[in-house]
This record gives sequence, C-alpha cells and structure tokens, in this order.
Amino acid sequence: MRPLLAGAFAASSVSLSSVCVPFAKKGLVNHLSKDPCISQAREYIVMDGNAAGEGDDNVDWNTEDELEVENYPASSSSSLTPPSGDAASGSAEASSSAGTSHSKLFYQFVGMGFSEKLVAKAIDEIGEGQPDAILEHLLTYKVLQVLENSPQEQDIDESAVVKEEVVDSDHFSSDYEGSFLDDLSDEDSYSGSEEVINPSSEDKKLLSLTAMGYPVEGAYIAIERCGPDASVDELIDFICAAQMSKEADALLGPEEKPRLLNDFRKQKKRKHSNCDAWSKKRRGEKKLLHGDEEQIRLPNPMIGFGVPTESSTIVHRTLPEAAIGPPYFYYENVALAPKGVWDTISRFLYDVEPEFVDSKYFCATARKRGYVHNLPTNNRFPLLPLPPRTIHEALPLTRKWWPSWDTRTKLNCLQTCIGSAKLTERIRKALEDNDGESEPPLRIQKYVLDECRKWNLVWVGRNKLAPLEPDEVEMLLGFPKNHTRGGGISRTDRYKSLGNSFQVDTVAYHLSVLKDLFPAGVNLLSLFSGIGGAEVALHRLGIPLKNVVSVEISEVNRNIVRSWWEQTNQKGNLIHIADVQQLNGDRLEQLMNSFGGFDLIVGGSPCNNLAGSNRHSRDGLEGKESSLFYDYFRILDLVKCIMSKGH
DNA sequence: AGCATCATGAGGCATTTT
DNA sequence: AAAATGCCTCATGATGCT
Repeated sequence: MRPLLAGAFAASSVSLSSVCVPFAKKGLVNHLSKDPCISQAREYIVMDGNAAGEGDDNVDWNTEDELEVENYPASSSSSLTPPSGDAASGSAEASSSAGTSHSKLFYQFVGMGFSEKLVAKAIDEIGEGQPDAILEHLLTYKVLQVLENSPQEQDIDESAVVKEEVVDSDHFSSDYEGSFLDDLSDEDSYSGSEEVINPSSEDKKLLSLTAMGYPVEGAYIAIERCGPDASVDELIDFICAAQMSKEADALLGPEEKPRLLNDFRKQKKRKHSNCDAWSKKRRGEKKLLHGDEEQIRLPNPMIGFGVPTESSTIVHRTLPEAAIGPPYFYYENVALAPKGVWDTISRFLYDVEPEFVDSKYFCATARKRGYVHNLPTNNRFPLLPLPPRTIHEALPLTRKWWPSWDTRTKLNCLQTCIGSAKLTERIRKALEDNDGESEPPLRIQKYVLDECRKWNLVWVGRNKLAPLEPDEVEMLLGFPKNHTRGGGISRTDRYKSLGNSFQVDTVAYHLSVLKDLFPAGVNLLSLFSGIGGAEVALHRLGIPLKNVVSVEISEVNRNIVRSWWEQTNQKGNLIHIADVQQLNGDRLEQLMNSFGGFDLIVGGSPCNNLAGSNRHSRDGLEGKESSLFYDYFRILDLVKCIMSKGH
C-alpha cells in the first residue's frame, strides 16, 4: 500500500480504505482539531480579502483554475507548470499564497488519502474550523458515492492515476503493477473486480462505528486488524478490548531481540512479496497477537547502519523502488519524537527505514537523531582528523578540576539553552558546605551530578561548574571555530542556532559515500539549512559544492552561511531562499533548469514540537513548526517528479 | 525592541525491584 | 508480570535590564 502513496498525491485518491488508513491513525485526527494549521488557513482567508463572509463561492482557491493548480504536484505529468500561463508569470504573492494556503490542512487530508478535489470541496463547504466535521464529511461522501455506485469521482481519480503511471513508469517499471495492486487491494480482494465491493463494505462499517461515537482511528485500526469480514459487533469488541488493554503494546518487543533493522525488514518484506501471497489473515493474526500496529523502535546501541568506531557487521539494505534517486535525499530529526512520528515520516519518505544514530559514537557529546536517506551505506569513511571522543579530550582544561566521583565521559545532548548562573551558584554553595571532606556526601554528589547531566555543566575550578561556551559547542558539533560568532548574532542566538544544528562528523560520515559518486561536485538543495551543517560536512569531505540552494528562515543563520561561504573560497553559487513554504514547483523548475537538477536534498525540519525539552507545545508532527516536515516531502517529491520528467 | 536570565515537567524508554 | 525507579530530551514564556 505504501510506495505509490508517497510517490504522488494522486495515488492517495485511489482507494479510501487501503490508503487512508495509515494517515488516519494515531494523532492526526486529534491534531487536526488543534489550531496551528487551522489558524494559518484562517489567516490566509482573511488576508486574501475576498472571503467576504462564509460564502462558499467567494473563496478563490476553490475555483476551477485553482483546482488545476492543486493537481499539479500530484499529477505532475499534466503540468508542473500550471496550465494557466498567467499563473506562472503571476506575481509572487499570488502564486505563493495559493500554494501555502493548502500546505497544511489541505495536504493533511490529501495525505490521508482523499482526493484533492474532495478535500477542497469539503473544506469549502464546512470551513477550516471544524476539521473533524470535514473528516466525517469526507468519509460519508466516499461511502455514499460507492453505495450509489456513481463512479464519477473514481473515474477522475483513475485518470489521475493513469497520468501518474506515465510519469513514474520508469520508477516502478515492472514492479509497478504489483505494488499498485497491493495498494488497491491491501487487505482483501484477490481480483481487481472486488476492489469496489469490499472497500465499500469496510467504509460502511467504518461509518457505522464512527456514527456510534467510536473514534475514527480506533475504527480504522479495528477494521484493519479484524479484517474485512468482521462484523460490526466484532469490531466493537475489538475496540473495547484495545481500549482496556492499552499496554498490549508493551508485548511488542521481547522475542524480537534483533535490532530495529531486522524488525523493520521483516515488516517490509511482506510489502515487497508478491501481492497475492501475504494474506490479510496472517497479518491480522500477527497484529492481534502483538496488540497494536508495528511501530518503529529505536535500536540499542543506537549505531544505525554502522559507525566508524564500533566494528559492526556490514549492513546491506534494499531500498523501496520509489525511494531510489535521483536525487539523493537526506532527512534528519530527533530520534525521541512522540510515538508514531517516525512511522509517519518514514511512510512519507518512500518507506525508507530511518537510520537512528547517536553522535556519541562520533564525538564527545550525545545526539540521538533519526536519518532517513537513500544513500549507499557501504564504504563510508569519517572526517579527519577524528574529533575528540571524550570530555577530557575535548576540554582538557576541565581535567584539573574534574572530581573522581563525576564519572561522565560524554556530554549529553547539546540543546538550545544553557544552565543559569543561579544554578551554578547553588551548586557551588552546596559543595563548599562540605569543603573539608575529601568528597562531598553522596546526597550532594547525586544532586550535583543530576544537575551536571541535565545542563551539561563542566568543571572549571574548585567547586566551580559552568555551562559550555559557544565556541566549545561549535567544536563539539564539528563546526569551525567562530562559525557562529560575530556578524550581528547574539550570544543567545548562537546557542539556539547551534543547538538546532547537525553534528557535522555524523552527517559527514553518512554523506561521505557521495565523494566517489560526484568527483566534480554536487548541486545541493538544502532545506532548513540553519547554520549550514550539511554544507560544512560536504566541504570538509572535499566534495565540491557547485550550486547550493539554501532555504532558511532565520536571517542570522543565512548570514552565517553566507559568511562561511565567502571565507571558504567556494567556487560555486549560493542561492538563498527565506521561506520553504514559498518554494513552489515553478521556482524549483526554474532553478533546476539553470544548472541541471539537484544531486542531493538535505534537510532537518523543525523539531521543537517533537523534542522532549519542550514543555509547552510538544504537539507532534502536526505542530506549528514541525509540520514543515510536509514541506520537505512536498519539495522532495516535486524535485523527483521534475527530475524524472527531464529524462 | 533586543538581549540575557530564569523557572518551568512530561513522555518514553530502559533497567531494576517487588 | 507488574510496579517502581532511573535517565534523558535540537524548548517556551515571563521577566527585567539596557
């Protein structure tokens, strides 16, 4: 069910029941009722000016022209340049605002598997303020449509799919039909003729359940697990049982000792096996046994597909067809995201298994991150010289004051804030109270160590602890000294920009395989560039940067990258773009035409709604900033389409 | 307005104990 | 098994200063 889905939006409109499921599950429905995307949509309507009142007809993004535009990222063959010539040459404001207005709520529903036309219509009729109502509407509409046996909408969708097939035929080639059928049938139909029948019954059950007040996601999961033959009563039983024993998830792991890699591959094999064989029955059994859906789990130790220091077995992996480049892509975010986030990310990014790596295997500080990429994994090599691997090596001056009872050898994750002076003062007082002894009491040791670990404090004097200096953070993360210094950036912003950045040695190790592949250099699209972690990594690897399109919202960060670019005597071109949401297909195509496409797309989208340190708005992938992940996917998919079109 | 400073837990996994 | 404990986390918002 997966490959096509991520491959193009159009695919998601094929079959509601099979495609919609993964996106309707955990969190999405709930998150939709939160405000970020909705408020943005509201803002847009207000700004748009022509939405006088709640009228259905006045919202211009539902006109036919706009629908044409909406379709272009999906059915790319029809037009990557919108059909209306004036749209291409139109003002930047007009085209970009039309693009951004759909990017959140609209794309979320489209991502759930509803056709763009349906979604636009539903949003138009109901309004952005009631996402749940929109969802219900979409489900109801789909069911009614099937019941009434009016294939109009489906005809439209299928035609869209046919277009897609033409475009992506080289990607899917012989595999295409298999995965496509997989997508359509998924759970049941052994022959294409049943496709219409069974989904309808499932949808009917779904509608019944939701009408009875059961949550949509629960109903979906129940149907998925109990199979299409289950009665409504059975489904209700399942939902109740699931609610009563939520801890069933915990059973997921024990016997599957091997790391995530193996789990994941097991899971994936079924998808790539022939479409007929792996029956829903088998799948249902497994899922019933294990409680909830299979989830991506973090490996232990967190060394991904291998790190230079740990002599591990060489890992081979098979990428899903849809994931294979060009271009190469590399996506990064925090490993310890809320449940289900990485499942969603992986699903969008062509079902590529995330590589979870802790940078403590590369340097003196921990940094647990997940990387989704389609790069080769053999013959990687690390940056030289190897960075210091312990605190003592990295910060030799602290050794003199480091007490024996502080057994830390690695720092914890470098974040965006540092410990306060009040805190280090409190610690100093507590230590001085027992200064006569050779060692402070265990209770004090415990207190001090807890604070040291929490705030990454280091010993700079007798009883004196301090947070790291910005240049020390630069060094630990693999950036050149003073990389973020000067040029109008404040100290606070330095910590923030650094805390949000890559660990260069880690990323460079992954990107090192590109050196042989692109001896003449790469064209790089760098989304959410920040302070240029990817650029620095490639440069230090000795991979020439030919053309770099860097998208970064923060002006101080852009200045940092610009400054670095000039100081390192780059021969290529650096093009800065501020807002990732303003980057549309036209602009991309224009850029790519000028230098022949991108070789690599790198990006780490905002983590602040995912990170554990966030007390206020850890809203998950649908959070205000973290939902920009969907723009990474959107742009990556656009580039893929454009690249395949060009060849 | 910009900057620095400070206080503010929960979620989730792993490990240990009961 | 189940409960308790340990441990870690690319942060936000309020406040006061210049």
